[in-house]
Amino acid sequence: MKLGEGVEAAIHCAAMLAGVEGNSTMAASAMAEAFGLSPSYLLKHLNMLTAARILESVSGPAGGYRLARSAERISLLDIVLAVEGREPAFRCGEIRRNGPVRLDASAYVKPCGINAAMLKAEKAYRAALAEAKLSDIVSEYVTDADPRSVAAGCAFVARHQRPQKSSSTKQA
Amino acid sequence: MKLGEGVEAAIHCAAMLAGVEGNSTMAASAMAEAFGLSPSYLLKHLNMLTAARILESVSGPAGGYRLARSAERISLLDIVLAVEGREPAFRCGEIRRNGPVRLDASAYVKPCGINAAMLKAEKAYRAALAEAKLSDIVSEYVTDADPRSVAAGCAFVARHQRPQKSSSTKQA
DNA sequence: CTATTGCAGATAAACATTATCCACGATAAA
DNA sequence: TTTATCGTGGATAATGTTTATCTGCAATAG
Repeated sequence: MKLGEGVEAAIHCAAMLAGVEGNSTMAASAMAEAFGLSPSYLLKHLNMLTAARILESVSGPAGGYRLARSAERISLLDIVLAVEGREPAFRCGEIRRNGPVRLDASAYVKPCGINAAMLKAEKAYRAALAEAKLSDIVSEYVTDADPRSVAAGCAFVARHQRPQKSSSTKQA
Repeated sequence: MKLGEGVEAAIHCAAMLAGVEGNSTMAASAMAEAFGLSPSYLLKHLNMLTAARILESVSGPAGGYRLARSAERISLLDIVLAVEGREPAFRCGEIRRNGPVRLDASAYVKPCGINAAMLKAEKAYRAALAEAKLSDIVSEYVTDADPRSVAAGCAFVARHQRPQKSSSTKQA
């Protein structure tokens, strides 16, 4: 079982975007720089987040990304599913049917118990991720992490966030 | 997030082996046939299970595999970890350190909160899998599944299991 | 001795992930 | 209106992992 590296990038970016003020945005290039990531590839993941309506994007100069809703209403599950897809990790291939003894399909109406058990475990996984809000991640970071790191992070955000023309959607 | 197909094969094989009597064994080729799997590749997974001491193997003609302990003491977690490895799904690349602002390593002694949250979720996943015993899978199968399927499965096991020369380890 | 079976390693084929690039539409600022 | 910046989408390559096969070897029942 393995999660792609994009998950880590996506969560860090979302956490950073939680720090921008009002409806300001931050460019993808800034976030790529902040984490030492490939800018062109990071765009792919940010796009997934935008498609899932976790982020909003603004085109043009002074454009960039911002959270589409408050950090309290974004869970790690939202982000993980957006980046990794909503498919369960265990996919039942129904190999029990593939043997030389071919029974009628009616013999397999009951769902495979193995599949059920695996799905139940994944449900527990997702429930735990759903509990973890982006706002918790941020506030734990602010209280627990080394002050130098927090200061550097805040400075970076302050330096790179870009105010918008007022306009459009909802404002803080 | 994705689990390899080997997990499904491994669990089905283990469940089938739970049906063999005493210290009898079943050949890998028989199990491959039962599930329509590639025999040579299935061996790889069975080997993982043997290395993890979930299965025991017997060489030679009339050889094969059997459970290394009772089905009550084998959990789905045991099997998943044996086949997929013990690494957590989320691997923290510490990308928070990779930005242009290089802080001293002492600024990062506290573990990354994102990593902690992801690991916590995976802990819940593993706990759920640890609860699921192979014996539960088997007994639910026997009571819930279509009688035709159960009968066919039992017949297959009875036909392919092979008694051993008494000898060796522990007997039922 | 021989046939069957599991084991280890090399290797190939198929697929997924990671990464880069380019043409494009949007837009803020000059 | 022009220009430069930025996100979007698609094409494409580089890389790595999973899946699969094969071969030679050790074990062993008959």
